[in-house]
Amino acid sequence: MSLQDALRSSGKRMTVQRRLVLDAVRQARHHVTAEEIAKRVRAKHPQIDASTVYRNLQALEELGEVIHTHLDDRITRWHRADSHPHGHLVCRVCGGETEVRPIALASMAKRLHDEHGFDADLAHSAIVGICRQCRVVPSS
Amino acid sequence: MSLQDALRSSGKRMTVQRRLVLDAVRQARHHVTAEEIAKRVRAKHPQIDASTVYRNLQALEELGEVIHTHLDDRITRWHRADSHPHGHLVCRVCGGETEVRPIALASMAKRLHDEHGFDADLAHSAIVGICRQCRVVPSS
DNA sequence: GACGCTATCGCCACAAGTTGCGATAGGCTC
DNA sequence: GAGCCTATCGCAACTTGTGGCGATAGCGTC
Repeated sequence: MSLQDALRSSGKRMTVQRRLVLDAVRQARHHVTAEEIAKRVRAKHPQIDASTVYRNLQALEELGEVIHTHLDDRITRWHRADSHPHGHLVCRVCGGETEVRPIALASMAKRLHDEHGFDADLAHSAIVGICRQCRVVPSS
Repeated sequence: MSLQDALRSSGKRMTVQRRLVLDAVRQARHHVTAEEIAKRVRAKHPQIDASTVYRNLQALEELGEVIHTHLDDRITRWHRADSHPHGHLVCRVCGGETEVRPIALASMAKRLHDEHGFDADLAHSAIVGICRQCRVVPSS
């Protein structure tokens, strides 16, 4: 379904602001915060409010154009929906971030599906833990 | 290590406020929000500030007395550290919440450990997805 | 191109949580 | 128990994000 069709069938409209937010997310190489998107958008249209950016990110997610994920801080990250899917490992000690292929998460997803009938989206929130480098050395 | 020892070895102090926050978390049956803890604490000592509650929850987590988890809203939940560990499944459609035994998550944890040397804490953040009831019925 | 319906906008206030700062008070020593 | 060091406190400002409201502007129809 094209963006035009998605807009029409959901009763949404394409505004200047929405276009700018979508372009900003698409142009970003990796995950970006709403604040970074707002900054880009305001570079050309300084009067656009932060709430407009937040609402448009939500709307674009409903349209299937962008996706948000949570790392371990309180800040939501956004990326284009057509980028390759992946999970995140975040170390609670050093804050380091590693991407993992979805296949590494599939065994648990299958088990949750089989035991609970639950379709897990393991890319939505980062998996928090302790990375190899930060693990405490035994004894000493 | 006792609480006294933990306090001493980390250079922390036991204040009236810290005691009240700890008691409030311990008395709570399940996960509670910082706001709920603040409410309990203020019942007897109304002048205690919210920031004091937040800072004490952090301090008590460093001491190993309490633990925080994230469900899919922006609100952090706290519980005593010695309660039985478990993960959470949260449905992004209906918001329903299911507890899962850690064993159901172990296969993925093992794989992440073997492939990435990463010790995952799968109880820290809820696993978001779609529950059995909310899954879209095929065709219709 | 004008008209009307209503989605969306900018603005403001609020919610959850964090941070800086001067004042207070644990807890160690004497 | 007094004195000292500094962790912690209460307060206020700030951050990230949400929600209400009157004004504006897509977009479908004529």
